Amino acid sequence: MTDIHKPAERRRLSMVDVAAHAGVSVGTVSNVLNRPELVAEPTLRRVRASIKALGFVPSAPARQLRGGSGRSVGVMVRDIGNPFFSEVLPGIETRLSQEQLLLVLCSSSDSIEKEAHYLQILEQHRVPGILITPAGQDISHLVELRRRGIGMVLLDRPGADSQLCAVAVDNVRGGELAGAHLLALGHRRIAFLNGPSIVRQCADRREGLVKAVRAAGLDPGEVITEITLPALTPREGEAALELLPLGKGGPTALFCVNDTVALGALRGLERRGITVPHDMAVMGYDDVEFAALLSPSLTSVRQPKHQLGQAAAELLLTDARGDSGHWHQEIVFQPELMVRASTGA
Amino acid sequence: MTDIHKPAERRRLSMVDVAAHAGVSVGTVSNVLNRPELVAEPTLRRVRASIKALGFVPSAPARQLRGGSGRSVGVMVRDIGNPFFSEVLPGIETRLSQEQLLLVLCSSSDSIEKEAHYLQILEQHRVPGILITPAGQDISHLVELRRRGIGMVLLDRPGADSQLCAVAVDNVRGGELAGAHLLALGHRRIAFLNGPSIVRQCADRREGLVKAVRAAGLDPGEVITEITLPALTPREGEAALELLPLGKGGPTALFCVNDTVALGALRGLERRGITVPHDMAVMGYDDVEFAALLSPSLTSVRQPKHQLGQAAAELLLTDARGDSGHWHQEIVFQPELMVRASTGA
DNA sequence: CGCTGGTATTGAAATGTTTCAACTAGCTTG
DNA sequence: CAAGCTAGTTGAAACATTTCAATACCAGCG
Repeated sequence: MTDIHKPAERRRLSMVDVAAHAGVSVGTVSNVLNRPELVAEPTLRRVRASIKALGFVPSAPARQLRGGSGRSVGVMVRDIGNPFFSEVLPGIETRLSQEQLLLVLCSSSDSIEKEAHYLQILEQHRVPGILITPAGQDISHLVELRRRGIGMVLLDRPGADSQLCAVAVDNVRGGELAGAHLLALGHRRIAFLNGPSIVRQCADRREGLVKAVRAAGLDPGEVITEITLPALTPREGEAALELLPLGKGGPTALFCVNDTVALGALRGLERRGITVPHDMAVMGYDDVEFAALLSPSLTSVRQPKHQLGQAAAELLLTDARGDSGHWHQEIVFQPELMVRASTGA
Repeated sequence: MTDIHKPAERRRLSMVDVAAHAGVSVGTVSNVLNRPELVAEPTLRRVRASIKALGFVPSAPARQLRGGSGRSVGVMVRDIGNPFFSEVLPGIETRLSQEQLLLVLCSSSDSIEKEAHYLQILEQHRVPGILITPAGQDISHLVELRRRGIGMVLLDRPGADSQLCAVAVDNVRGGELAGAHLLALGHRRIAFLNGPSIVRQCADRREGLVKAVRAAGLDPGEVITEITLPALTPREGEAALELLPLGKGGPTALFCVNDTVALGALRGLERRGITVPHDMAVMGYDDVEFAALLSPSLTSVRQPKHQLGQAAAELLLTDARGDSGHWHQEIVFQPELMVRASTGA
């Protein structure tokens, strides 16, 4: 037994080993890797052969130590499980992978502490930039990080006072589109299943809806019945129906702040034998992937999620590069109304 | 103009600066950070004060250079957009964040080249481990990486010949559950909308279905009509209906390999005026979040996605730690049948 | 007073790169 | 043939940490 010993703890290979194997100096190996045009053809071949033969893999940390900031950017979302983010992420990934950047995914789970902790680790890692949907209202800590040289772009939230770059969709306009659509169909009593108004997106969509009603020369107070849900889930969407007078004189249309909420509402209406869109028109928001596939298919307000992600990544790239001439840019996308069966196409 | 000059390119602070500020050596600063119990109380306070005052943030790359492998693990999925992965990811994230590990998200987009490229970068970054749903059949490159000291766990795929750790759900059993359910309801002509059989999951579910039919003493060749879809999307699911004899003598039940496919099938059936479940029973697989919310609600086979992610992360942790005594462990979860309206509850 | 043991701190080596000034060898040119 | 040029290569410093042997100081003890 005693003569069985572990295989000698092989030290990881470094450029020194490659240099020795190829009979050149480390500087040359580095040149082969980074500026091959400086190296003579035969040497180039020899060194590359050695790299292959030994299975050498350069160390990113060592590179970064010398070179400054690294090649992975942070992406902080509030909840990875949310389908909205899963549809935004591909856009981000696409753009980042083009730049050979790694995507470090952090989920704050809506906790300020967790967010702060992740931010700290990201700073330690010397990431060149961070893409974030902040958990809280206050973004001063983000401005501070930006000041310390980390690129920073707000995702799906307007950049308060243009202190930071931001990418968002115009939620007021989206609410307006939805409202105008329902009014054009003749609805005069609209129930609005909204989320808590501290959530910026909810407040904005509401504002848009009100605007549309006013533009039609009507009184928002009479037309809109707003119900505030504690959470934006199907369950809450269904439960909210309890609070509505569903018979004669009740609302003829339902605007849900979210497709997920709309899902629950649809289910609840079906249970009660209320047919959509005949007895009640229903609208959602976000146009998530399955919205078009429900029966009845759901009228919704589309957000260009893939583009949103791509634009955010793009903006982060320029912010992280620190090009002077670049200041707090804000990109606002326009939402698009998708009319489908649930409002009577 | 000429007297306006950039603020002197502030060099990032290092432990040297902190040491100078606190009047101690760098070694002591390092001790304060890593082994505070070795440092005398007053010194500790003084150094900590300096760190705070200067706003010093230690450099992860430098740490890693000295210390060996880093604190971020790679997670490679085939497609971030896939709702299946978005439901697995939270499980992974939860576990990793407990260990203070960063999650580096890579999407191979089903391209072997892109996967290889990402793997290369991850190796350069000296990640301690990688969680991966491989794009291709061949996993020898993964075994090789494992041999070079990178923890490796297969996600949602059995570890071929136990060469690697793996976490998966028993797809054969899942197919069997689905088949048995439909047979118990009296269906004797079942259409199976499957994906390409090179995809392991598809082949396994098929095997389960066949097994169930045999177990009922019937001939799979007669009972099952299999249609192979080029891609697992709603569009293809709907298109597949064209290939089925839908009238009298045609199948009375539809087993879709995927909820997404089932979605398309449901839509197609509705268009054709075929009512579910009366004229045709429909089943999906995965039990994604909205399956229960479709109308009719979709019978499906649930996979414990959150647990799957958590278990995978757990396994990766032990594999990466390189505890000897740990070899190619394989965790297989059991799927669960969720009976709903689409098969006539 | 010299030793021992213990605690707190230090200084320097080591980690794996990149970069750059300096050097060499081989040519061309006047 | 000396001087100058070019292309290719080298060696060492720098990057920010960790670790560890060495040192300094002090108290207690024989």
